[in-house]
Amino acid sequence: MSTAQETAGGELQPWAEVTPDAARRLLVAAVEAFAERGYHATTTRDIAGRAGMSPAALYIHYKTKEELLHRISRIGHEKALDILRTAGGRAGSPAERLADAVSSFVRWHAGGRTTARVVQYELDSLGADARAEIIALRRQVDAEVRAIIEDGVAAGDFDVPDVPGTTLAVLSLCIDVARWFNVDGPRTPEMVGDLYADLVLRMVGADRRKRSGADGQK
Amino acid sequence: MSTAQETAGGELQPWAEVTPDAARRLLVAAVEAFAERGYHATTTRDIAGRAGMSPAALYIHYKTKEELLHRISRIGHEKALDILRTAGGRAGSPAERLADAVSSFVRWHAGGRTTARVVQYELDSLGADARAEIIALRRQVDAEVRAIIEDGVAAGDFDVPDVPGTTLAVLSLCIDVARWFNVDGPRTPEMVGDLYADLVLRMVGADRRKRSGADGQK
DNA sequence: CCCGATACTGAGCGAGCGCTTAGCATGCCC
DNA sequence: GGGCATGCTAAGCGCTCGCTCAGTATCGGG
Repeated sequence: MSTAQETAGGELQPWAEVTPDAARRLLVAAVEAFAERGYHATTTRDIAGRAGMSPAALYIHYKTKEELLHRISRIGHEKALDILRTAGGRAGSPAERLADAVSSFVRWHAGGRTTARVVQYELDSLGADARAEIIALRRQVDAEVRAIIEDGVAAGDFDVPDVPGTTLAVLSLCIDVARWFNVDGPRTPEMVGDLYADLVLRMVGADRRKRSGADGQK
Repeated sequence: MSTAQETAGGELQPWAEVTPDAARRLLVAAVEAFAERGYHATTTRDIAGRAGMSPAALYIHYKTKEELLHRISRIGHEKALDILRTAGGRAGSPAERLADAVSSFVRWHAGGRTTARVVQYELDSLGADARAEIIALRRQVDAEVRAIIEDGVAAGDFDVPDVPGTTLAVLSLCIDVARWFNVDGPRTPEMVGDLYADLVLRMVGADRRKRSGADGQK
């Protein structure tokens, strides 16, 4: 009970950077509550209660309820961007890099569905300034995926008539995993990641031989 | 001002079945408000105000705020199902029917983004009974798309290793259009519909000749 | 010309919201 | 061991929420 390595939902904690301990517990509680009920339907009393504290304790570590959402959203987007950059920057053919990027991005959305849901679907609840900051991060996410697709087109490996549109569709497909993925369902995050990597390679017209060789990593 | 054929957002009104007139005005106002701010962040005073009425007027036509969301969600899902059934039931090859279904489904999500947003993303705000009813409608939507894909596999036109997973991905891709589509953006609903029909045919492995012949309808 | 039904409004109730404040325990420096 | 940040709680403020209710304007039927 003292070492909180997992949430009640059972997912790994990427919140180690949040200190002190009480601030992290509040933030993790907020992620769970926002994911379950949505930002506006979550009360500060609920967040504090999940963290085992009184409602007033929240305001020692955060100025407002919105600051909690802002922090969650920024850290989450930075993590998502990091995942894509790592995959996109690795050696290998464009098809391998795209498959790697998609499968790890999808695994993050499925496995950390609680976090991903808040990050991807509560953006509108932020105020104008915070939203602008997050939108800038999203543009970097988009650029990362587009760069891989453009590499594949330039190398002649992909057949993509509309690169911006296809980039949008690929990201949309991955992000929406956070909406429908069910931890108790029949699919593991790894299975969805592999399935989606294959579907995306088909979308960009990577030929069959390249495709079957690219989705073999863990 | 008396004949309300369009909302403030400019989309066509599929709400003709809602009577009397005051009840429809309230429902249209609720759709706009829910789409802009979300269900929980919308107040009954806001809905009534948009419809040009006092807060109390809402409760003459609807028992609760939730009943409004329920009605919107049911009518919306029935419309979405109707679109898919029409496309899926037409004559033609599986590839043509799938392209037709996807492009019209996507056009509905993009063009009627206001409505589609509420229908697809406010499901969790419904109570248990209402949610169960809507989920049953969603299963019918899923079955409709899966049937077309199974037809294509049976006919040897499609190459789909995981039919349920691919069905899920195709629907997810279409539904998420309601989240990102921007009326002021560079793409019309028709353009997105055509792009997505092509991408989905690639996902199911319809061969190139069939693909280029299937997305030529309006 | 009055009647009841219908559609609506103005005022406001009880509840719960985000957030504040006064005060209490703890631990560290001197 | 006294002084004082630090981190927390109990209580509650001001406000807005979903919703209610008594009262009013309108109108078709007898």
